[in-house]
Amino acid sequence: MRRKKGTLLPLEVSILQCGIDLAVRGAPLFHGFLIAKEIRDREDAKLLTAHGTLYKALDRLQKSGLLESDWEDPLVAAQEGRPRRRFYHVTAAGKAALVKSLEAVPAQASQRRIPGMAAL
Amino acid sequence: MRRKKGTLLPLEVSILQCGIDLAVRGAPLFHGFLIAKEIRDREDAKLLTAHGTLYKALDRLQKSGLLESDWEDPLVAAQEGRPRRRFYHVTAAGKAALVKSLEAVPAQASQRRIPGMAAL
DNA sequence: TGACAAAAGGCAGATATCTTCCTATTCTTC
DNA sequence: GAAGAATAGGAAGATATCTGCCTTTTGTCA
Repeated sequence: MRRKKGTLLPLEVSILQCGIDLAVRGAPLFHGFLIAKEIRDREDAKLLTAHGTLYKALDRLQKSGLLESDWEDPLVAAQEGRPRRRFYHVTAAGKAALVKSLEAVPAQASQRRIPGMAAL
Repeated sequence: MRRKKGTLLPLEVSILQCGIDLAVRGAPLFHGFLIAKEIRDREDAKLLTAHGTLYKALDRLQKSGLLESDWEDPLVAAQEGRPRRRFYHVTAAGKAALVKSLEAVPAQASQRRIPGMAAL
Protein backbone atom coordinates (compact mmCIF):
# COMPACT_ATOMS: atom_id res chain seq x y z
CA MET A 1 0.00 0.00 0.00
CA ARG A 2 3.00 2.25 0.14
CA ARG A 3 2.46 4.39 3.18
CA LYS A 4 3.92 7.71 4.16
CA LYS A 5 6.93 7.23 6.42
CA GLY A 6 6.29 7.61 10.11
CA THR A 7 2.63 6.76 9.73
CA LEU A 8 0.84 3.96 11.52
CA LEU A 9 -1.78 1.86 9.83
CA PRO A 10 -5.10 1.30 11.65
CA LEU A 11 -4.14 -2.30 12.39
CA GLU A 12 -0.82 -1.21 13.82
CA VAL A 13 -2.53 1.38 15.97
CA SER A 14 -4.82 -1.33 17.27
CA ILE A 15 -1.92 -3.60 18.11
CA LEU A 16 -0.08 -0.89 20.01
CA GLN A 17 -3.25 0.16 21.83
CA CYS A 18 -4.01 -3.40 22.83
CA GLY A 19 -0.44 -3.90 23.96
CA ILE A 20 -0.48 -0.81 26.16
CA ASP A 21 -3.96 -1.61 27.36
CA LEU A 22 -2.83 -5.04 28.48
CA ALA A 23 0.28 -3.59 30.10
CA VAL A 24 -1.86 -1.17 32.10
CA ARG A 25 -4.03 -4.08 33.16
CA GLY A 26 -0.94 -5.83 34.47
CA ALA A 27 0.06 -8.04 31.53
CA PRO A 28 2.91 -6.34 29.71
CA LEU A 29 3.61 -9.33 27.47
CA PHE A 30 1.24 -10.37 24.72
CA HIS A 31 1.39 -12.87 21.91
CA GLY A 32 -0.14 -12.83 18.45
CA PHE A 33 -3.14 -14.96 19.23
CA LEU A 34 -3.99 -12.92 22.27
CA ILE A 35 -3.89 -9.72 20.28
CA ALA A 36 -6.01 -11.35 17.62
CA LYS A 37 -8.64 -12.12 20.24
CA GLU A 38 -8.43 -8.67 21.78
CA ILE A 39 -8.88 -7.00 18.42
CA ARG A 40 -11.72 -9.35 17.53
CA ASP A 41 -13.49 -8.34 20.76
CA ARG A 42 -13.06 -4.64 20.18
CA GLU A 43 -14.94 -2.64 17.64
CA ASP A 44 -11.98 -2.95 15.28
CA ALA A 45 -12.95 -6.49 14.45
CA LYS A 46 -12.94 -5.79 10.75
CA LEU A 47 -9.29 -4.83 10.91
CA LEU A 48 -8.26 -8.42 11.38
CA THR A 49 -9.49 -11.08 9.07
CA ALA A 50 -6.58 -13.36 8.28
CA HIS A 51 -3.99 -14.22 10.88
CA GLY A 52 -1.20 -13.82 8.38
CA THR A 53 -2.02 -10.13 8.22
CA LEU A 54 -1.56 -9.78 11.96
CA TYR A 55 1.78 -11.56 12.07
CA LYS A 56 3.03 -9.42 9.21
CA ALA A 57 2.00 -6.32 11.11
CA LEU A 58 3.77 -7.61 14.24
CA ASP A 59 6.89 -8.17 12.17
CA ARG A 60 6.72 -4.68 10.75
CA LEU A 61 6.29 -3.11 14.17
CA GLN A 62 9.20 -5.09 15.45
CA LYS A 63 11.44 -4.18 12.56
CA SER A 64 10.67 -0.51 13.07
CA GLY A 65 11.44 -0.82 16.78
CA LEU A 66 7.95 -0.20 18.10
CA LEU A 67 7.72 -3.72 19.49
CA GLU A 68 10.23 -6.17 20.86
CA SER A 69 9.75 -9.88 21.26
CA ASP A 70 11.07 -12.95 23.01
CA TRP A 71 10.23 -16.56 22.50
CA GLU A 72 8.49 -18.34 25.32
CA ASP A 73 10.46 -20.97 27.19
CA PRO A 74 9.84 -24.14 25.17
CA LEU A 75 9.51 -26.17 28.35
CA VAL A 76 6.59 -24.07 29.53
CA ALA A 77 4.81 -24.44 26.21
CA ALA A 78 5.49 -28.18 26.29
CA GLN A 79 4.16 -28.46 29.80
CA GLU A 80 0.96 -26.74 28.78
CA GLY A 81 0.70 -28.86 25.68
CA ARG A 82 0.50 -26.15 23.06
CA PRO A 83 2.71 -24.48 20.44
CA ARG A 84 5.26 -21.99 21.63
CA ARG A 85 4.26 -18.38 21.92
CA ARG A 86 6.19 -15.33 20.96
CA PHE A 87 5.82 -12.61 23.54
CA TYR A 88 5.80 -9.02 22.41
CA HIS A 89 5.96 -5.82 24.39
CA VAL A 90 5.54 -2.22 23.31
CA THR A 91 8.76 -0.20 23.41
CA ALA A 92 9.11 3.44 24.40
CA ALA A 93 9.32 4.25 20.69
CA GLY A 94 6.10 2.34 20.21
CA LYS A 95 4.32 4.37 22.84
CA ALA A 96 5.62 7.58 21.30
CA ALA A 97 4.53 6.56 17.83
CA LEU A 98 1.08 5.69 19.10
CA VAL A 99 0.70 9.02 20.89
CA LYS A 100 1.84 10.88 17.82
CA SER A 101 -0.58 8.95 15.66
CA LEU A 102 -3.48 9.57 18.03
CA GLU A 103 -2.70 13.28 18.14
CA ALA A 104 -2.58 13.51 14.39
CA VAL A 105 -6.15 12.29 13.90
CA PRO A 106 -7.79 12.69 17.30
CA ALA A 107 -11.47 12.51 16.37
CA GLN A 108 -11.57 9.07 14.80
CA ALA A 109 -13.47 6.25 16.46
CA SER A 110 -10.79 3.64 15.91
CA GLN A 111 -8.16 5.93 17.32
CA ARG A 112 -10.01 7.20 20.36
CA ARG A 113 -8.46 7.76 23.77
CA ILE A 114 -7.75 4.52 25.51
CA PRO A 115 -7.76 3.58 29.19
CA GLY A 116 -4.36 4.18 30.60
CA MET A 117 -3.39 6.69 27.99
CA ALA A 118 -2.45 9.14 30.70
CA ALA A 119 0.34 6.74 31.60
CA LEU A 120 2.03 7.31 28.26
CA MET B 1 -18.62 -48.57 13.39
CA ARG B 2 -18.54 -51.24 16.01
CA ARG B 3 -15.91 -53.66 14.89
CA LYS B 4 -15.30 -57.29 15.72
CA LYS B 5 -12.77 -57.60 18.51
CA GLY B 6 -9.22 -58.30 17.45
CA THR B 7 -9.81 -56.85 14.01
CA LEU B 8 -7.80 -54.07 12.45
CA LEU B 9 -9.41 -51.35 10.38
CA PRO B 10 -7.88 -50.54 6.98
CA LEU B 11 -6.52 -47.25 8.32
CA GLU B 12 -4.95 -49.02 11.26
CA VAL B 13 -3.38 -51.58 8.95
CA SER B 14 -1.94 -48.73 6.91
CA ILE B 15 -0.49 -47.06 9.98
CA LEU B 16 1.18 -50.24 11.17
CA GLN B 17 2.48 -51.01 7.70
CA CYS B 18 3.91 -47.54 7.32
CA GLY B 19 5.47 -47.74 10.76
CA ILE B 20 7.18 -51.03 10.01
CA ASP B 21 8.12 -49.88 6.55
CA LEU B 22 9.85 -46.84 7.98
CA ALA B 23 11.55 -48.92 10.63
CA VAL B 24 12.95 -51.24 7.94
CA ARG B 25 14.17 -48.18 6.08
CA GLY B 26 16.04 -47.11 9.21
CA ALA B 27 13.60 -44.73 10.85
CA PRO B 28 11.85 -46.59 13.64
CA LEU B 29 10.15 -43.49 15.02
CA PHE B 30 7.35 -41.77 13.19
CA HIS B 31 4.94 -38.99 14.01
CA GLY B 32 1.37 -38.36 12.96
CA PHE B 33 2.12 -35.92 10.19
CA LEU B 34 4.74 -38.17 8.69
CA ILE B 35 2.32 -41.07 8.60
CA ALA B 36 -0.28 -38.81 7.06
CA LYS B 37 2.13 -37.98 4.26
CA GLU B 38 3.19 -41.59 3.81
CA ILE B 39 -0.41 -42.73 3.55
CA ARG B 40 -1.24 -39.90 1.19
CA ASP B 41 1.60 -40.99 -1.08
CA ARG B 42 0.53 -44.61 -1.09
CA GLU B 43 -2.44 -45.98 -2.89
CA ASP B 44 -4.41 -45.83 0.35
CA ALA B 45 -4.82 -42.09 0.01
CA LYS B 46 -8.56 -42.32 0.36
CA LEU B 47 -8.17 -43.84 3.79
CA LEU B 48 -7.09 -40.55 5.21
CA THR B 49 -9.10 -37.46 4.65
CA ALA B 50 -9.24 -35.56 7.92
CA HIS B 51 -6.29 -35.42 10.28
CA GLY B 52 -8.52 -35.89 13.28
CA THR B 53 -9.29 -39.35 12.00
CA LEU B 54 -5.61 -40.26 11.95
CA TYR B 55 -4.89 -39.03 15.45
CA LYS B 56 -7.88 -40.91 16.74
CA ALA B 57 -6.60 -44.06 15.09
CA LEU B 58 -3.14 -43.51 16.60
CA ASP B 59 -4.76 -43.16 20.02
CA ARG B 60 -6.68 -46.37 19.53
CA LEU B 61 -3.60 -48.29 18.47
CA GLN B 62 -1.73 -46.96 21.44
CA LYS B 63 -4.47 -47.83 23.89
CA SER B 64 -4.60 -51.36 22.56
CA GLY B 65 -0.81 -51.66 22.89
CA LEU B 66 0.03 -51.89 19.21
CA LEU B 67 1.88 -48.59 19.30
CA GLU B 68 3.87 -46.75 21.94
CA SER B 69 4.76 -43.08 21.91
CA ASP B 70 7.08 -40.49 23.40
CA TRP B 71 7.02 -36.74 23.10
CA GLU B 72 9.85 -35.10 21.29
CA ASP B 73 12.30 -33.07 23.33
CA PRO B 74 10.73 -29.59 23.37
CA LEU B 75 14.12 -27.97 22.91
CA VAL B 76 14.66 -29.76 19.61
CA ALA B 77 11.26 -28.69 18.33
CA ALA B 78 11.93 -25.14 19.47
CA GLN B 79 15.29 -25.12 17.74
CA GLU B 80 13.69 -26.20 14.51
CA GLY B 81 10.91 -23.67 14.94
CA ARG B 82 7.92 -25.97 14.72
CA PRO B 83 5.34 -27.58 17.01
CA ARG B 84 6.44 -30.55 19.04
CA ARG B 85 6.06 -34.00 17.57
CA ARG B 86 4.87 -37.14 19.18
CA PHE B 87 6.97 -40.09 18.12
CA TYR B 88 5.34 -43.48 17.76
CA HIS B 89 6.84 -46.90 17.25
CA VAL B 90 5.20 -50.22 16.48
CA THR B 91 5.35 -52.70 19.35
CA ALA B 92 5.80 -56.46 19.07
CA ALA B 93 2.07 -56.81 19.64
CA GLY B 94 1.55 -54.36 16.80
CA LYS B 95 3.64 -56.44 14.44
CA ALA B 96 1.79 -59.59 15.47
CA ALA B 97 -1.59 -57.96 14.96
CA LEU B 98 -0.56 -56.76 11.54
CA VAL B 99 0.68 -60.17 10.47
CA LYS B 100 -2.50 -61.77 11.70
CA SER B 101 -4.57 -59.23 9.88
CA LEU B 102 -2.63 -59.69 6.64
CA GLU B 103 -2.98 -63.46 6.88
CA ALA B 104 -6.72 -63.21 7.41
CA VAL B 105 -7.35 -61.38 4.13
CA PRO B 106 -4.24 -61.96 2.04
CA ALA B 107 -5.54 -61.08 -1.41
CA GLN B 108 -6.54 -57.48 -0.86
CA ALA B 109 -4.63 -54.67 -2.50
CA SER B 110 -4.52 -52.43 0.53
CA GLN B 111 -3.24 -55.28 2.64
CA ARG B 112 -0.64 -56.68 0.29
CA ARG B 113 2.80 -57.92 1.29
CA ILE B 114 5.06 -55.08 2.21
CA PRO B 115 8.81 -54.63 1.88
CA GLY B 116 10.45 -55.93 4.99
CA MET B 117 7.62 -58.18 5.91
CA ALA B 118 10.03 -61.09 6.20
CA ALA B 119 11.52 -59.27 9.15
CA LEU B 120 8.31 -59.66 11.13
C1' DT C 1 -35.05 -59.59 9.95
C1' DG C 2 -35.32 -55.50 12.32
C1' DA C 3 -33.85 -52.42 15.90
C1' DC C 4 -30.45 -50.72 18.88
C1' DA C 5 -26.05 -49.55 20.49
C1' DA C 6 -21.30 -48.82 19.85
C1' DA C 7 -17.74 -47.06 17.55
C1' DA C 8 -15.44 -45.01 13.36
C1' DG C 9 -15.38 -41.28 10.03
C1' DG C 10 -15.84 -36.50 8.69
C1' DC C 11 -16.11 -31.61 9.52
C1' DA C 12 -14.83 -27.89 11.97
C1' DG C 13 -12.14 -25.45 14.96
C1' DA C 14 -8.68 -24.51 18.92
C1' DT C 15 -3.75 -23.73 19.71
C1' DA C 16 0.27 -20.80 17.66
C1' DT C 17 3.30 -19.00 14.13
C1' DC C 18 4.81 -18.26 9.60
C1' DT C 19 5.21 -18.39 4.30
C1' DT C 20 3.83 -17.75 -0.40
C1' DC C 21 1.22 -15.93 -3.90
C1' DC C 22 -2.04 -12.84 -5.73
C1' DT C 23 -4.80 -8.56 -5.53
C1' DA C 24 -5.76 -3.94 -4.28
C1' DT C 25 -4.48 0.42 -2.85
C1' DT C 26 -1.70 4.36 -2.17
C1' DC C 27 2.40 7.23 -2.70
C1' DT C 28 5.63 9.29 -5.48
C1' DT C 29 7.64 10.88 -9.57
C1' DC C 30 7.46 12.59 -14.06
C1' DG D 1 -2.81 14.00 -13.94
C1' DA D 2 -1.15 9.51 -15.25
C1' DA D 3 2.06 5.85 -14.80
C1' DG D 4 4.88 3.11 -12.10
C1' DA D 5 6.64 1.26 -7.80
C1' DA D 6 6.03 -0.22 -3.33
C1' DT D 7 3.63 -2.39 0.03
C1' DA D 8 -0.54 -3.86 2.77
C1' DG D 9 -4.31 -7.11 2.79
C1' DG D 10 -6.48 -11.56 1.89
C1' DA D 11 -6.63 -16.42 0.95
C1' DA D 12 -4.57 -20.52 1.53
C1' DG D 13 -1.62 -23.75 3.28
C1' DA D 14 2.52 -25.69 6.01
C1' DT D 15 3.76 -27.30 10.64
C1' DA D 16 1.82 -30.43 14.49
C1' DT D 17 -1.59 -32.23 17.68
C1' DC D 18 -5.99 -32.64 19.66
C1' DT D 19 -11.14 -31.99 20.84
C1' DG D 20 -16.09 -31.95 20.13
C1' DC D 21 -20.07 -32.80 17.64
C1' DC D 22 -22.70 -35.06 14.35
C1' DT D 23 -23.35 -38.70 10.90
C1' DT D 24 -22.82 -43.18 9.21
C1' DT D 25 -21.82 -47.80 9.41
C1' DT D 26 -21.68 -52.26 11.41
C1' DG D 27 -22.12 -55.94 14.83
C1' DT D 28 -25.13 -58.03 18.00
C1' DC D 29 -29.18 -59.37 20.13
C1' DA D 30 -33.97 -60.16 20.32
